[in-house]
Amino acid sequence: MKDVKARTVFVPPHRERGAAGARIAEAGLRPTAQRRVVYGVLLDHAKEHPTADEIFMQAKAEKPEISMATVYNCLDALVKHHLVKQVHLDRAATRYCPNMDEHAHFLCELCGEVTDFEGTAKPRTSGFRVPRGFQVTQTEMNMRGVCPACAEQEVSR
Amino acid sequence: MKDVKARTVFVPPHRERGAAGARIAEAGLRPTAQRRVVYGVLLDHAKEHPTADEIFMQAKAEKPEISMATVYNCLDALVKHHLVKQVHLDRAATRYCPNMDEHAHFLCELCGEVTDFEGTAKPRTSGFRVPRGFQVTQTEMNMRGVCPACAEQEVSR
DNA sequence: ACTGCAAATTAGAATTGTTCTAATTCAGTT
DNA sequence: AACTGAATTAGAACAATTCTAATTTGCAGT
Repeated sequence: MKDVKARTVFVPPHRERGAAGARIAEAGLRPTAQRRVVYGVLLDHAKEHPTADEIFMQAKAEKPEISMATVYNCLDALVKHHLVKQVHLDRAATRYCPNMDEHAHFLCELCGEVTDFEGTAKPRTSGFRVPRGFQVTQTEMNMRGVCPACAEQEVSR
Repeated sequence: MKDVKARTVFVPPHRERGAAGARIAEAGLRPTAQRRVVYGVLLDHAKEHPTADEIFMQAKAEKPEISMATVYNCLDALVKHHLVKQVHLDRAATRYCPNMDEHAHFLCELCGEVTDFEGTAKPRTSGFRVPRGFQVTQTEMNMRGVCPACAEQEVSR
């Protein structure tokens, strides 16, 4: 074990984004530094369903030269290759979600928090009639209402 | 039958928007001229799921003084009173839909056409687990893929 | 390692969609 | 007819996204 160049030196995770890079390559995309950072940020903040702008700020902290256009380009590439979902909850900015398991999004109309609901949204099983000839490739289920925390506050007012 | 002032003269539908006005009033909103026009336009073009801008242009043809701000105000009021649904299919402008029956929206990724799919999206029956404590007031189901017309063109290429 | 080329990235401008502001008008009372 | 809060207006402001043209990068083939 001597004389081997230290090829596997410790690199802080945010300098590396190995997992993100591997997944990007698997999906058939060139795993560029920017794409790794963008996807990595998204994986780190999956619960928050960040907007393009929020992702940009995080990515910038890690790679200061990155530009907004690149963030959009990367996100679009990731979406096209099914690594990321766009979530459209209201008229505000689009949010992004790296959880590709079947799930619904819930928006609390009072506090604005977004929560994932588990479940299957297979069009045919979800109570919707898909007419003959339509090829459904993606499904998005969004709900709105009041989350438990806000519901409680409402009562005590 | 003589001497009765002609109270029920013929008025072209776009001057009247009676049906729209009645529904607006029923919903507990002041049925102003602008709201009647906006809702009327939407009812006339339900299939097209028009954007705020498209509604504005139609409304303007009927009532030239109307402003964009009013179109947005009216749409927001109609949405809040459950006469109209917002539809968020992609990053482009929000679309509006006066069909309040349970249904899903399908966006063809090739031609951009929006189609309604019938069905029920009752959260509990649609395969999603709504955690205890969440109050769901609205549900939106969006699908994307290829419509029959575009699928056919694809084949012949 | 070196070259060439397509793909990706950049900064910043441009465009589009939506919201805000302050002044005016309107609808429904009193 | 006057009052009052709600609705409407034009246009400016703001935010989100896309475009453009110049540069850099990643990778395939020497």
